Amino acid sequence: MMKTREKILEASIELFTASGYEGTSLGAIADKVGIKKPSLYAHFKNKEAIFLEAVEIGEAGYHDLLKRMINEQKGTAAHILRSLLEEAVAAFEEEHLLSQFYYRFLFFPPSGLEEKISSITTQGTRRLDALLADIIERGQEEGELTTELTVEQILRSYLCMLGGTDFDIRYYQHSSVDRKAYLEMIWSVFWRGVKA
Amino acid sequence: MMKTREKILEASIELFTASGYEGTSLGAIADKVGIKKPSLYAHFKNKEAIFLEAVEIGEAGYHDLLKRMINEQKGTAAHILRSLLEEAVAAFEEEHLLSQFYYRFLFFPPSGLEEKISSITTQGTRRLDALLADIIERGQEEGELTTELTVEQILRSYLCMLGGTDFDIRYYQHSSVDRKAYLEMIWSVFWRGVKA
DNA sequence: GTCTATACGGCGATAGAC
DNA sequence: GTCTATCGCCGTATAGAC
Repeated sequence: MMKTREKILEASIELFTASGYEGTSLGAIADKVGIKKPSLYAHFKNKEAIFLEAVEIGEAGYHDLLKRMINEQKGTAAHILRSLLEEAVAAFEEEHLLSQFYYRFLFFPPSGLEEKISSITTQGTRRLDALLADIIERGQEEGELTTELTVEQILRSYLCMLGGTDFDIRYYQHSSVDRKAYLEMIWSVFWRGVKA
Repeated sequence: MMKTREKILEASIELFTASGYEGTSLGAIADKVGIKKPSLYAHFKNKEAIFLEAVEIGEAGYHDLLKRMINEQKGTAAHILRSLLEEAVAAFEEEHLLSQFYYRFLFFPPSGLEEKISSITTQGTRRLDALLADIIERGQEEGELTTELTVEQILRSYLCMLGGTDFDIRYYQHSSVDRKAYLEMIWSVFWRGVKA
């Protein structure tokens, strides 16, 4: 059985993701949890405290998901980068709650909470960059990736491709573009750009 | 002298961009315009009507900006694509109101208005794709761009790079990454991938 | 077209009983 | 820890004078 406090946070993440900070009322959160509005105050000081703790949990979950994905990949650097792209995009589509929550409040934080949010999110990013940089470096050493480019060039391009793909998939979500074909197109150009 | 109606829309775009739909009150809009709250109802039926007309104006402005940029570029396809990337990113940074407004409500529309918004925004996208496809096709005919890739492959990769760059620049906005150096890194990998 | 006055509901938040 | 009751405020929206 889940504790009320956790249920509040879970419900909050869903509602904040769907309707934003100002668009989500404490009444809606209480309804979703199955308690009355004032009971929320037994667990949190106020709405802002609920939100900020939800952001912490969302941030940790998002970065853990990516970290686990990176560490699960086996094989050549090329294969790792290729399947990571595929899995990350698939995860963002299926388990899209986390990434939606994460990006919503990273890019469009509620007025007044900008700094508190960015201080939570900036921590996790660098660790992931370091993991990927290792993979790229190994790919260069083993002769799969060109050494005419620096590790940072390849890393930034890869991250740009990841971000752009996520971006485009949201953008074209109501269009006819097939995800598998789309990824193949994007990857083939990237791979021509970085292969040895 | 600007008409009140236009001033309302201009103020609305700024406030909606900064604080979202639910986070922007009619009182705040009226204050910014310099009138009293009930006077808004002489020009618009309700808040939703103000917002939807703001979205129409924002969409048109955003796509016009991009279209004008594309048409202004001269020279080889490579040069056009390169400087378009640079200009688009610069415009998104300086004149970032339009792109922020556009993406905020494309990706995170207020509850209940999802379909109305997407029906406004989907129109303009295809025209821009067609303009870029022409440039890419010409680049292939003139031997600058590889013919081992299809026009669509190159187009999607280019758009992914644009989207990813915009994404990353917001993402790393508080970090130390220099924009010029960043664009050079991204472009060099893309160019290796698509050159003949 | 703009104003003052006001209606009405929902909001975040608190008091206090159980 | 949860509830009922309630507070004060601010939200959208309307009525009606000028």
